[in-house]
Amino acid sequence: MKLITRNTDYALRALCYMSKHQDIISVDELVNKLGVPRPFMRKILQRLNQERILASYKGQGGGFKLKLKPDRIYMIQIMRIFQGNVGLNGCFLKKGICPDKVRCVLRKKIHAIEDSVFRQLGKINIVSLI
Amino acid sequence: MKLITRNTDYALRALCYMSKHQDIISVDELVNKLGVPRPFMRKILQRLNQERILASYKGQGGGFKLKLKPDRIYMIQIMRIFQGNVGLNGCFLKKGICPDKVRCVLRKKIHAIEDSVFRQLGKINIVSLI
DNA sequence: ACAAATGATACTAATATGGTATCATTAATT
DNA sequence: AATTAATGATACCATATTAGTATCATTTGT
Ligand code: FES
Ligand code: FES
Repeated sequence: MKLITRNTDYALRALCYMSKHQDIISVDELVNKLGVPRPFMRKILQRLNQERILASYKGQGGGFKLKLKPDRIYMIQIMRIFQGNVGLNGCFLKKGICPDKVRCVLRKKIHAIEDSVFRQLGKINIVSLI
Repeated sequence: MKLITRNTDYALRALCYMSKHQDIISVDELVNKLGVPRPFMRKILQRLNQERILASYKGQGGGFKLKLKPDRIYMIQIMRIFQGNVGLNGCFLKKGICPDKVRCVLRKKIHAIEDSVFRQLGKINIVSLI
C-alpha cells in the first residue's frame, strides 16, 4: 500500500520545478530534468491545466506555467486529482447486515484517521516541498 | 483512493464479532452474520490463522477462535497483513536525476505524514472498534 | 464409515495504475 | 502562406492489485 502514486509524485515534482522557474516550461524540459516518460508527463500536465493549476501555451515556444502561486497549491489537491477523492471506503456489508451506519464505531474510527491525514496533507503546499 | 481494502475490512469485522463470542466460530456463522462471500471469508480467516491471530479447529464442530486478546490485536497489524507493509513509496525518479535521497524534502514530508498515520492506526485495537 | 469442518493452492474476473500512440489544433518563425 | 514546434483530446494497451471462485486434501467428531 502506498500513500501516493506515480502520477501524483510526478505532478508534485513538476510543480516544484515550475515554481522555481516561473517562466513557461516545455514538456521537453521537464522530461529532461525529471526523467519521466514524455507522453505520461504530457498527460499529467494536461490534466493540471484542465484543473486550472497550470496555464498552457500552444505553438512554438509554448509550454506550461503555474497559474496559482506555489503557496496556494496543496498536496491534497494534487492527490485528489490523480488518486480520486480520498475518502472513507463505504461499508462493504450487505444491506440488512450493516446495522446502523451512523453509529458504526469502525466507520467512525476510520473516518477520524482519515480526517487527520487530510488535515496534515492540507497543510503541505508546493512551497513547503522545495 | 481508499485507506482500507475489503479484506482488511472483513477481517476487522470478523475479529470484532469473534471478540464478542469467545467460543469457536465457524465460517458459516460469520458468513451469515456479515454477508461476506463464503470462499473469500475462508481465505481471510485462514490467513489470520497463519498469522497466529486466530486458532483453527478442523473437523466437525470446528472453526476459528481468537488466539490473542482483543486488546492485543491492532488495526495496523491487520492492514499490514492484507495490504502489505504500508510504507513510503520509493523515489520514482531515474538514477542521476534524483539528487539526494537523504535530504529530499518531498520524501521527508511524505514520510512524516505516514508516520503520523501509523501512530494513529497503532493505537486502535479490536476493543476500541466494538 | 461418514459428514462437517478447515488447509492448501490454483485459477479467474474486475478494477486501478502506468503508460503509448495518434491525430487535431494552435501559434511563432520563416 | 508554409513550416514547425508546441499542446489538446482521445483512444488504446500493459501490468499490478484487488476481489473472489473452485477444487481437492486433511482432520476430527459422531
Ligand atoms: S457495518 Fe456498515 S458502516 Fe459499519
Ligand atoms: S527526488 Fe529522489 S527521493 Fe526525492
